[in-house]
Amino acid sequence: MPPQTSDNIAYQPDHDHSHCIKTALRQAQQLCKANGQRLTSIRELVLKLIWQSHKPLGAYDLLPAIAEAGFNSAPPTVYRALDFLQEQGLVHRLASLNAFIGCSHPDHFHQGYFLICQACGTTAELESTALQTSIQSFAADAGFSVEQENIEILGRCPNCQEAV
Amino acid sequence: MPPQTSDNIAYQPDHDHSHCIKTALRQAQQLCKANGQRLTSIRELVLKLIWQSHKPLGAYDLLPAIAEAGFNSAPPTVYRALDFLQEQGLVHRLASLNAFIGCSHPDHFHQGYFLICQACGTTAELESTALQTSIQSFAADAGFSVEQENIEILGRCPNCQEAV
DNA sequence: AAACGCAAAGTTATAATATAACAATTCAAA
DNA sequence: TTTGAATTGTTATATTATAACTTTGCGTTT
Repeated sequence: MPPQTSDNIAYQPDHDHSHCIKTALRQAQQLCKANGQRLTSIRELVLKLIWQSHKPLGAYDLLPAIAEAGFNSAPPTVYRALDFLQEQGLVHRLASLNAFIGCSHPDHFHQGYFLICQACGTTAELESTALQTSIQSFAADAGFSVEQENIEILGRCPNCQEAV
Repeated sequence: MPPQTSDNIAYQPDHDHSHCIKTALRQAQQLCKANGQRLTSIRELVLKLIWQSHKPLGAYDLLPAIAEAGFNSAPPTVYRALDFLQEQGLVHRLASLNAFIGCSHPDHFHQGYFLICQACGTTAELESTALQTSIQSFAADAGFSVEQENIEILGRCPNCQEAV
């Protein structure tokens, strides 16, 4: 099995994903506590559901599981939880997919750069100071001051290139 | 008046925008002719409407003007025209805004990199080989092969920084 | 422990964006 | 001038997201 890093783990089909989820939930609890925010049961459930997939999930994909868990499952329920989780930096929204994915590095503020596989849907969030620098200088050349970066790259992940 | 380039012209409030529109329509006609595609009157109208704004427009924003011009103005009409124009590389869709903008460089295939001002809405499409290289190497490091880049940077344009 | 106040969740309705499916029309080529 | 394919018209509906108001639950203050 190839080495796993936080950057390529999404591409390792046989990694221990229950471990990913547990880690994400533990980090979320710590982070919310530190920030005086309440990770309520709905919010925690939504975060868990999102983490159970390496593919981004739409808001409406989550509703059945929320209903099954005994919560109200009208759209505002899930959108509120998602809004909260985004504010805390625990999930990201992918505009090109209208979908959400768990943040891989919730411990610090950052811009997520996303690699979205059009074959299998698997999406990896990576950080890159080189790319960030490049974007900043690109914007600076135009006299533009950056507040938010929406970087979504679509193509084929390592696994799905082989499978052609 | 500062110098105008195709890259910063969107930020020049007093440029001759009717000239931009005319140029865009002429280019579109040539390009469609060259590719054996039909720039029908609806398609041309939609392109013109989009070019009349330096801010991205939603599909539904276009419907009233389409109705006024005497065409059927149900959603499929405008989405079909937009799909065609996107296929021809004449307009781009901005996923983070659910909106469309005229392509500044329709004469050749390229990835558009967008600077979206959150204050005034003005959006500039720029090209950058440096940024493209940076993105390619970012993806390559992850073993990912790029098919499409969705690069939308939000912040403040030069005009709106001054106006704080 | 009781009362208060606010954040969170429940609920109903609807807005905003986008597409499916089929019919009618138009255009260009044979 | 027929014919076939592309385009447009039309109706209906899917998908994504939010508004607005009510009720509940939780932590704090008394």
